[in-house]
Amino acid sequence: MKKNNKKIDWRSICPISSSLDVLGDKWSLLIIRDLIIHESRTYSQFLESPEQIATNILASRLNLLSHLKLIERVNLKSASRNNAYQLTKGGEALKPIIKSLGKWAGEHLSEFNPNMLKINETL
Amino acid sequence: MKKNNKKIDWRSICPISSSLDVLGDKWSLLIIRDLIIHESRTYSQFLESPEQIATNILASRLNLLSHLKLIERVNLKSASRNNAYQLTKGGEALKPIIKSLGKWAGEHLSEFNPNMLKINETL
DNA sequence: AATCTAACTTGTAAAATGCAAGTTATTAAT
DNA sequence: ATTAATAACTTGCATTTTACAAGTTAGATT
Repeated sequence: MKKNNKKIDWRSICPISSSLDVLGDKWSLLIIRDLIIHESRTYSQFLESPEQIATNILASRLNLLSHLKLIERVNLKSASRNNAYQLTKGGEALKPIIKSLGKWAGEHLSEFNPNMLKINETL
Repeated sequence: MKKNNKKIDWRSICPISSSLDVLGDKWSLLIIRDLIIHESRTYSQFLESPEQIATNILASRLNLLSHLKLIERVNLKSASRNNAYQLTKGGEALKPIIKSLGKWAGEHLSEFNPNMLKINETL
């Protein structure tokens, strides 16, 4: 039997806190970012991103994001090989938030990460 | 000599990734949230929030956020006792992003955290 | 001057992450 | 049809981060 370990620890009834209960880590929003930029991505394409996520972390995050219905397979019925992921409506709704985060970073973190690219408002 | 361990590991030149390099965890944005709601907070007031952050984590996050100039002491010159923290301009700039996150959670996570409060657009 | 307590720090256990290697099931090649 | 190649994971273990309890310190209060 496949392990489907998706019990989420909700720390409070606060929606901001709840958003961080699921997205508050260094990788989940980068997966969403890749799907914003590329529309769809396979497991091995995610591994090509410059931040170099570990394979086990990628697999567990893809699972969690799928369970939360923020991403889904392009081909809902077929096998996983060459079956890329894409954003659902819920995932798409994160687009403006992630773009704002990028804009914010360009405006307030370049002092600390001088190599960082500046982003325009439309990504 | 006080340990001032603030070397940040920038994983890439991507601004979205860079924002997560500093804010991508379960606690940093909750500290910002508390300062959005209350204007200013002392160390022990942060500990009263329902999510129950550990004291060592709180101290290290307050340090990092101060170093990044996202928060500062209300009294820049006086000692730390009863000297609350508040948002800087850079921290204030996160307000709309955090509000959007709360709104997003209310719309897309209530299925998974049924106790979660719905938030109105103006927090 | 003595006491109190807010603001931390420290030590250690538990959990999450990172890394290398291994497994499995499609797809492609012969 | 059989074999080979490889995408999509999984596993085991080392390292790092987080969590919890307890201790320390210096400025405020009595």
